[in-house]
Amino acid sequence: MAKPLETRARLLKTAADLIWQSSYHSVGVERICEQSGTNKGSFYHHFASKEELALAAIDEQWRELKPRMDEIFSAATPPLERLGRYARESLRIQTAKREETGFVCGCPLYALGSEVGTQSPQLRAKVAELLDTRFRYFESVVRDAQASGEIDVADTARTARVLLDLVEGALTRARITNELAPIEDLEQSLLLVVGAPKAHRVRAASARKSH
Amino acid sequence: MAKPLETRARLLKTAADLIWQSSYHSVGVERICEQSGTNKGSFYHHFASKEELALAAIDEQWRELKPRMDEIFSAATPPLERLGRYARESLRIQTAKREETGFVCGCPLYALGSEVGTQSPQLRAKVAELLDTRFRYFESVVRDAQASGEIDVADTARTARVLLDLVEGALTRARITNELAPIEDLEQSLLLVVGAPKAHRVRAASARKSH
DNA sequence: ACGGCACGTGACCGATCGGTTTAGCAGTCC
DNA sequence: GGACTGCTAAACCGATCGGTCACGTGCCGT
Repeated sequence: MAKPLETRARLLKTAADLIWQSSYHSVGVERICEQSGTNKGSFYHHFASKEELALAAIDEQWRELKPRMDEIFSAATPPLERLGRYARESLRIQTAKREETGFVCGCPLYALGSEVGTQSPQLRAKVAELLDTRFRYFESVVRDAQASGEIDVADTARTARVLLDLVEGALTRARITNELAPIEDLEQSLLLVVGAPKAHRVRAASARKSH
Repeated sequence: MAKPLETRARLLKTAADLIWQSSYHSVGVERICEQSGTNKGSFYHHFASKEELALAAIDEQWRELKPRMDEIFSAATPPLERLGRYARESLRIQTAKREETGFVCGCPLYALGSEVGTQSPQLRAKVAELLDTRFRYFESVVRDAQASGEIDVADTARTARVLLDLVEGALTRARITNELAPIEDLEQSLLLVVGAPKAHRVRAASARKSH
């Protein structure tokens, strides 16, 4: 008999992976079970429904990502550099996922939320909640950059919203076109939006190339 | 016996509507048929598969939308005003759809493309093609605005990309949160990105309120 | 040593999936 | 009037869907 928590963790990981790379409705409980080496009975011992599994899976996915986000958006890092790090980390993640699956998969939250938004209030609420958490990272970046004089924007909240919308729009476009280009462009695009001085933009670009 | 072309058209319209407001996988052929008052046999007389129906449906949806897009993005309209008109038309469409369904449904192309992108090469290609068409409207807006001196950007193509990514990101967020706010903010956000003079932004805002 | 309980197993359920088949109806050309 | 064509009607297909159930199995406290 496998360790109890191992089974649950395996199901969460497998579900998050499969749903991310295909979609919620096109991946059945059956397939999640066989891919993770579990029996259906065991599945329904740990989760009351497929929906509850998905809820737990994206929660767990965020729990795993959070430390990296905290580091990338560390207050010890200059605000605009945080954006660059975030863009590069996104590219890293997407590249890795593509190597594993053959597909650029975009943002798992947006893909799931967009698919089930009108059908599962619970999943929609959970996705919205996690997106709001993500928004706060961008909010603090813009506020810090404004306070330090690196940028000059009229409305920090709106600017942060624009940044996140842009990120998610680009990630989704990457998924739809199955191309990394939108994510490769992300750093420059983010800096363009906050109106960073041209010198900073060029510096960031050449720094990336020399890596 | 119903008119032959009417049946096909009814199926296309119903499919586009249902898939938009729920999702591709959660809408069955059965439901599309009963909702449009068609029999399954008739369905498979007109379409070889559900996938082919979806392909034809988004094509038809675009065929219907195109005249409005051409008018909104008319070269006779000042470039930045085109963005405003586009944002307001988007809000109008989303508001109408919400009244009909109770949900903010976002962009049908992005919702569909994001869902089936990794599973149906044909649908993904078609969505990507239509998105590229949409991109060209924004490209010409930015170029025209740059030529007339209304804005000053370093890279018109990138700026146009950012605008469209922002639009789609906001529309998808509207779908996920089931709120119109992201779309209500769209006009101001677009103008913020192209760095329109503050006077223009304020003018646009007050003009909208007074309507 | 034993009873309870957490967990795993795999057969099974009705419903629905996308898709097929056969028959029949309405018009139309000969 | 009969053959042909375009279309619709409705029963039907195997597969798969999310979910259930009865039953083992092994670990635990007592």
